[in-house]
Amino acid sequence: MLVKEASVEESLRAKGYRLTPQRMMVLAAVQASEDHISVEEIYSQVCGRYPHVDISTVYRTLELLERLELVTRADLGEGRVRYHWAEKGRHHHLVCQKCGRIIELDDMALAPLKTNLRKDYSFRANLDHFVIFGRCDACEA
Amino acid sequence: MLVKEASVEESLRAKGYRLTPQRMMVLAAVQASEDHISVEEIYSQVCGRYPHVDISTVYRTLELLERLELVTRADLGEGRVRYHWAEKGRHHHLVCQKCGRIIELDDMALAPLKTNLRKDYSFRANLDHFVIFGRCDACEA
DNA sequence: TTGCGTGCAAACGGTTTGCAGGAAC
DNA sequence: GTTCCTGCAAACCGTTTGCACGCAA
Repeated sequence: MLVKEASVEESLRAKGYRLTPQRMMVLAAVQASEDHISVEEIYSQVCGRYPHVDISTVYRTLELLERLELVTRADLGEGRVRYHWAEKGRHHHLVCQKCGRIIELDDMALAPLKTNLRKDYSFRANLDHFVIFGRCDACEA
Repeated sequence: MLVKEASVEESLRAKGYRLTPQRMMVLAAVQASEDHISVEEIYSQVCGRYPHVDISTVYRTLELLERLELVTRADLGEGRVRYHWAEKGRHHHLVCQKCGRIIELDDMALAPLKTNLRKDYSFRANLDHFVIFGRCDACEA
Protein backbone atom coordinates (compact mmCIF):
# COMPACT_ATOMS: atom_id res chain seq x y z
CA MET A 1 0.00 0.00 0.00
CA LEU A 2 2.77 2.39 0.79
CA VAL A 3 5.13 1.33 -1.93
CA LYS A 4 4.67 -1.12 -4.72
CA GLU A 5 5.93 -4.29 -3.14
CA ALA A 6 5.98 -6.04 -6.46
CA SER A 7 9.02 -4.14 -7.63
CA VAL A 8 10.86 -4.95 -4.44
CA GLU A 9 10.08 -8.60 -4.91
CA GLU A 10 11.30 -8.46 -8.46
CA SER A 11 14.38 -6.62 -7.37
CA LEU A 12 15.16 -9.33 -4.82
CA ARG A 13 14.55 -12.13 -7.26
CA ALA A 14 16.51 -10.42 -10.00
CA LYS A 15 19.55 -10.42 -7.74
CA GLY A 16 19.18 -14.11 -7.06
CA TYR A 17 17.70 -13.86 -3.58
CA ARG A 18 14.81 -16.11 -2.68
CA LEU A 19 11.46 -14.73 -1.81
CA THR A 20 10.37 -16.12 1.52
CA PRO A 21 7.40 -15.20 3.72
CA GLN A 22 9.81 -14.12 6.43
CA ARG A 23 11.53 -11.65 4.14
CA MET A 24 8.24 -10.26 2.89
CA MET A 25 6.98 -9.73 6.38
CA VAL A 26 10.10 -8.02 7.68
CA LEU A 27 9.95 -5.78 4.65
CA ALA A 28 6.27 -5.05 5.27
CA ALA A 29 6.91 -4.22 8.92
CA VAL A 30 9.60 -1.69 8.07
CA GLN A 31 7.49 -0.17 5.31
CA ALA A 32 4.44 0.12 7.55
CA SER A 33 6.35 1.81 10.34
CA GLU A 34 5.87 5.54 10.59
CA ASP A 35 9.20 6.21 12.31
CA HIS A 36 12.28 4.21 13.03
CA ILE A 37 11.43 0.73 14.12
CA SER A 38 13.54 -1.47 16.35
CA VAL A 39 14.44 -5.08 15.57
CA GLU A 40 12.40 -6.18 18.57
CA GLU A 41 9.35 -4.33 17.26
CA ILE A 42 9.72 -5.82 13.81
CA TYR A 43 10.10 -9.24 15.37
CA SER A 44 6.95 -9.08 17.49
CA GLN A 45 4.99 -7.64 14.59
CA VAL A 46 6.03 -10.49 12.32
CA CYS A 47 5.38 -12.98 15.12
CA GLY A 48 1.78 -11.84 15.28
CA ARG A 49 1.09 -13.18 11.82
CA TYR A 50 3.69 -15.92 11.69
CA PRO A 51 4.44 -17.28 15.16
CA HIS A 52 7.46 -19.41 14.40
CA VAL A 53 9.92 -16.88 13.07
CA ASP A 54 13.19 -16.53 14.87
CA ILE A 55 14.72 -13.19 15.73
CA SER A 56 17.97 -14.24 14.09
CA THR A 57 16.08 -14.45 10.81
CA VAL A 58 14.92 -10.89 11.35
CA TYR A 59 18.49 -9.80 11.90
CA ARG A 60 19.71 -11.65 8.82
CA THR A 61 16.92 -10.24 6.70
CA LEU A 62 17.58 -6.70 7.84
CA GLU A 63 21.26 -7.15 7.08
CA LEU A 64 20.32 -8.22 3.57
CA LEU A 65 17.84 -5.39 3.05
CA GLU A 66 20.41 -2.90 4.27
CA ARG A 67 22.99 -4.28 1.86
CA LEU A 68 20.47 -3.85 -0.95
CA GLU A 69 19.81 -0.30 0.28
CA LEU A 70 16.13 -1.00 0.79
CA VAL A 71 16.30 -0.10 4.47
CA THR A 72 18.60 2.14 6.47
CA ARG A 73 20.04 1.47 9.87
CA ALA A 74 20.10 4.19 12.54
CA ASP A 75 22.03 3.98 15.77
CA LEU A 76 20.46 6.55 18.05
CA GLY A 77 22.65 5.59 20.97
CA GLU A 78 19.97 3.62 22.78
CA GLY A 79 21.94 0.41 22.95
CA ARG A 80 19.86 -1.01 20.12
CA VAL A 81 19.54 -0.27 16.47
CA ARG A 82 16.57 1.03 14.47
CA TYR A 83 15.64 0.71 10.82
CA HIS A 84 13.54 2.66 8.41
CA TRP A 85 12.35 2.23 4.85
CA ALA A 86 14.88 3.86 2.58
CA GLU A 87 12.44 5.24 0.02
CA LYS A 88 10.69 7.34 2.62
CA GLY A 89 13.46 9.78 2.11
CA ARG A 90 14.84 12.40 4.35
CA HIS A 91 13.29 13.17 7.68
CA HIS A 92 14.83 14.75 10.72
CA HIS A 93 13.56 14.97 14.23
CA LEU A 94 13.94 17.22 17.20
CA VAL A 95 13.26 15.14 20.29
CA CYS A 96 12.39 16.81 23.57
CA GLN A 97 14.25 15.04 26.35
CA LYS A 98 11.66 16.07 28.91
CA CYS A 99 8.22 15.48 27.39
CA GLY A 100 9.19 13.26 24.49
CA ARG A 101 7.59 15.53 21.92
CA ILE A 102 8.88 15.07 18.40
CA ILE A 103 9.19 18.03 16.07
CA GLU A 104 9.81 17.56 12.38
CA LEU A 105 12.81 19.40 11.10
CA ASP A 106 12.98 20.66 7.57
CA ASP A 107 15.91 19.37 5.59
CA MET A 108 16.86 22.92 4.64
CA ALA A 109 17.86 23.61 8.23
CA LEU A 110 20.73 21.17 7.88
CA ALA A 111 21.89 22.23 4.46
CA PRO A 112 24.34 24.91 5.70
CA LEU A 113 25.91 22.50 8.16
CA LYS A 114 26.30 19.88 5.47
CA THR A 115 27.96 22.39 3.18
CA ASN A 116 30.35 23.54 5.87
CA LEU A 117 31.39 20.02 6.77
CA ARG A 118 32.11 19.40 3.12
CA LYS A 119 34.12 22.59 2.76
CA ASP A 120 36.01 22.74 6.06
CA TYR A 121 36.42 19.06 6.90
CA SER A 122 36.22 17.32 3.51
CA PHE A 123 33.53 15.23 5.13
CA ARG A 124 30.45 14.12 3.26
CA ALA A 125 27.85 13.91 6.00
CA ASN A 126 25.14 11.32 5.83
CA LEU A 127 22.25 13.26 7.31
CA ASP A 128 19.52 10.90 6.22
CA HIS A 129 17.97 10.53 9.60
CA PHE A 130 19.26 13.06 11.96
CA VAL A 131 18.03 13.19 15.53
CA ILE A 132 18.72 16.17 17.74
CA PHE A 133 17.90 15.99 21.42
CA GLY A 134 17.07 18.96 23.60
CA ARG A 135 14.16 20.86 25.11
CA CYS A 136 11.03 22.09 23.37
CA ASP A 137 9.68 25.56 24.12
CA ALA A 138 6.89 24.25 26.36
CA CYS A 139 9.34 22.45 28.61
CA GLU A 140 11.75 25.31 28.67
CA ALA A 141 9.29 27.51 30.57
CA MET B 1 50.99 16.36 34.06
CA LEU B 2 48.06 17.42 31.98
CA VAL B 3 45.86 18.77 34.72
CA LYS B 4 46.49 19.35 38.38
CA GLU B 5 45.31 16.09 39.86
CA ALA B 6 45.39 17.50 43.35
CA SER B 7 42.31 19.60 42.78
CA VAL B 8 40.42 16.65 41.42
CA GLU B 9 41.33 14.64 44.49
CA GLU B 10 40.17 17.44 46.71
CA SER B 11 37.00 17.79 44.70
CA LEU B 12 36.25 14.08 45.16
CA ARG B 13 36.98 14.13 48.85
CA ALA B 14 35.02 17.35 49.37
CA LYS B 15 31.95 15.60 48.02
CA GLY B 16 32.37 12.71 50.40
CA TYR B 17 33.82 10.21 47.92
CA ARG B 18 36.74 8.10 48.98
CA LEU B 19 40.07 8.33 47.27
CA THR B 20 41.14 4.90 46.16
CA PRO B 21 44.06 3.81 43.98
CA GLN B 22 41.58 2.44 41.45
CA ARG B 23 39.83 5.76 41.08
CA MET B 24 43.10 7.62 40.73
CA MET B 25 44.27 5.30 38.04
CA VAL B 26 41.11 5.38 35.99
CA LEU B 27 41.22 9.14 36.21
CA ALA B 28 44.87 9.18 35.15
CA ALA B 29 44.17 6.91 32.18
CA VAL B 30 41.42 9.15 30.87
CA GLN B 31 43.51 12.27 31.41
CA ALA B 32 46.52 10.76 29.69
CA SER B 33 44.55 9.69 26.65
CA GLU B 34 44.93 11.93 23.64
CA ASP B 35 41.57 11.07 22.18
CA HIS B 36 38.58 9.09 23.30
CA ILE B 37 39.48 6.01 25.22
CA SER B 38 37.37 2.89 25.54
CA VAL B 39 36.59 1.16 28.81
CA GLU B 40 38.63 -1.82 27.68
CA GLU B 41 41.64 0.40 27.01
CA ILE B 42 41.35 2.07 30.38
CA TYR B 43 41.04 -1.32 32.00
CA SER B 44 44.15 -2.83 30.43
CA GLN B 45 46.11 0.35 31.15
CA VAL B 46 45.18 0.24 34.82
CA CYS B 47 45.86 -3.50 34.92
CA GLY B 48 49.43 -2.85 33.84
CA ARG B 49 50.18 -1.07 37.09
CA TYR B 50 47.64 -2.75 39.33
CA PRO B 51 46.89 -6.28 38.18
CA HIS B 52 43.93 -7.09 40.38
CA VAL B 53 41.42 -4.45 39.35
CA ASP B 54 38.15 -5.62 38.00
CA ILE B 55 36.52 -4.16 34.93
CA SER B 56 33.31 -3.59 36.87
CA THR B 57 35.26 -1.20 39.08
CA VAL B 58 36.32 0.68 35.97
CA TYR B 59 32.70 0.94 34.88
CA ARG B 60 31.58 2.10 38.30
CA THR B 61 34.36 4.65 38.53
CA LEU B 62 33.57 6.05 35.10
CA GLU B 63 29.92 6.32 36.04
CA LEU B 64 30.95 8.33 39.09
CA LEU B 65 33.33 10.55 37.17
CA GLU B 66 30.65 11.21 34.59
CA ARG B 67 28.17 12.16 37.28
CA LEU B 68 30.73 14.61 38.66
CA GLU B 69 31.23 15.95 35.14
CA LEU B 70 34.92 15.14 35.20
CA VAL B 71 34.67 12.90 32.14
CA THR B 72 32.27 12.78 29.23
CA ARG B 73 30.80 9.73 27.61
CA ALA B 74 30.58 9.43 23.83
CA ASP B 75 28.64 6.77 21.96
CA LEU B 76 30.15 6.68 18.51
CA GLY B 77 28.01 3.80 17.37
CA GLU B 78 30.75 1.20 17.64
CA GLY B 79 28.87 -1.01 20.03
CA ARG B 80 30.99 0.27 22.86
CA VAL B 81 31.33 3.54 24.66
CA ARG B 82 34.28 5.93 24.89
CA TYR B 83 35.27 8.53 27.43
CA HIS B 84 37.29 11.69 27.42
CA TRP B 85 38.50 14.15 29.97
CA ALA B 86 35.89 16.86 30.32
CA GLU B 87 38.28 19.78 30.70
CA LYS B 88 39.63 19.18 27.24
CA GLY B 89 36.68 21.15 26.04
CA ARG B 90 33.57 20.67 24.00
CA HIS B 91 33.79 19.12 20.62
CA HIS B 92 31.87 16.80 18.38
CA HIS B 93 32.61 13.92 16.09
CA LEU B 94 32.49 13.09 12.46
CA VAL B 95 32.53 9.33 12.09
CA CYS B 96 33.37 7.75 8.76
CA GLN B 97 30.97 4.89 8.15
CA LYS B 98 33.42 3.16 5.87
CA CYS B 99 36.83 3.24 7.56
CA GLY B 100 35.73 4.20 11.06
CA ARG B 101 37.97 7.23 11.18
CA ILE B 102 36.95 9.80 13.78
CA ILE B 103 37.40 13.49 13.09
CA GLU B 104 36.99 16.05 15.82
CA LEU B 105 34.55 18.81 15.03
CA ASP B 106 34.83 22.15 16.72
CA ASP B 107 31.81 23.36 18.65
CA MET B 108 31.75 26.53 16.57
CA ALA B 109 30.69 24.56 13.53
CA LEU B 110 27.37 23.77 15.19
CA ALA B 111 26.70 27.23 16.57
CA PRO B 112 24.67 28.43 13.54
CA LEU B 113 22.50 25.31 13.58
CA LYS B 114 21.86 25.75 17.27
CA THR B 115 20.86 29.37 16.76
CA ASN B 116 18.48 28.50 13.94
CA LEU B 117 16.78 25.77 15.89
CA ARG B 118 16.26 28.25 18.68
CA LYS B 119 14.91 30.91 16.38
CA ASP B 120 12.82 28.88 13.93
CA TYR B 121 11.69 25.98 16.08
CA SER B 122 11.83 27.36 19.62
CA PHE B 123 13.93 24.31 20.35
CA ARG B 124 16.89 24.43 22.67
CA ALA B 125 19.19 21.78 21.29
CA ASN B 126 21.43 19.81 23.58
CA LEU B 127 24.51 19.49 21.42
CA ASP B 128 26.91 18.41 24.12
CA HIS B 129 28.19 15.45 22.27
CA PHE B 130 27.10 15.34 18.72
CA VAL B 131 27.97 12.56 16.33
CA ILE B 132 27.61 12.93 12.60
CA PHE B 133 28.08 9.92 10.36
CA GLY B 134 29.22 10.01 6.77
CA ARG B 135 32.28 9.53 4.59
CA CYS B 136 35.72 10.99 5.06
CA ASP B 137 37.59 12.37 2.06
CA ALA B 138 39.87 9.35 1.80
CA CYS B 139 36.94 6.98 1.47
CA GLU B 140 35.06 9.20 -0.92
CA ALA B 141 37.72 8.73 -3.59
C1' DT C 1 34.52 1.34 63.93
C1' DT C 2 31.61 2.53 60.09
C1' DG C 3 30.03 1.92 55.76
C1' DC C 4 31.75 2.89 51.17
C1' DG C 5 34.27 0.68 47.48
C1' DT C 6 36.06 -3.41 45.71
C1' DG C 7 36.80 -8.14 43.45
C1' DC C 8 34.43 -11.96 42.09
C1' DA C 9 31.11 -14.32 39.60
C1' DA C 10 26.99 -14.53 37.57
C1' DA C 11 23.39 -12.32 34.99
C1' DC C 12 21.91 -9.36 31.43
C1' DG C 13 20.28 -7.76 26.67
C1' DG C 14 21.16 -7.08 22.05
C1' DT C 15 23.33 -9.41 18.43
C1' DT C 16 25.83 -13.19 15.95
C1' DT C 17 26.97 -17.86 14.59
C1' DG C 18 27.11 -23.16 13.64
C1' DC C 19 24.43 -26.52 12.22
C1' DA C 20 21.00 -29.71 10.29
C1' DG C 21 16.66 -29.83 8.33
C1' DG C 22 13.33 -27.65 5.13
C1' DA C 23 11.69 -24.59 1.62
C1' DA C 24 12.36 -21.96 -2.88
C1' DC C 25 13.83 -22.42 -7.23
C1' DG D 1 17.69 -32.15 -6.93
C1' DT D 2 20.41 -28.32 -5.60
C1' DT D 3 21.15 -24.47 -3.02
C1' DC D 4 19.75 -21.01 -0.18
C1' DC D 5 17.22 -19.84 3.95
C1' DT D 6 15.45 -20.92 8.28
C1' DG D 7 14.73 -22.26 13.28
C1' DC D 8 17.04 -23.70 17.09
C1' DA D 9 20.39 -23.30 20.49
C1' DA D 10 24.37 -21.69 22.05
C1' DA D 11 27.95 -18.38 21.92
C1' DC D 12 29.23 -13.73 22.02
C1' DC D 13 30.50 -9.10 23.91
C1' DG D 14 29.93 -4.99 26.33
C1' DT D 15 27.82 -3.85 30.45
C1' DT D 16 25.39 -4.37 35.01
C1' DT D 17 24.36 -6.34 39.44
C1' DG D 18 24.39 -9.03 44.05
C1' DC D 19 27.16 -10.16 47.50
C1' DA D 20 30.57 -10.57 51.14
C1' DC D 21 35.05 -8.95 52.26
C1' DG D 22 38.43 -5.22 52.95
C1' DC D 23 40.06 -0.75 53.20
C1' DA D 24 39.57 4.63 53.58
C1' DA D 25 38.01 7.73 56.72
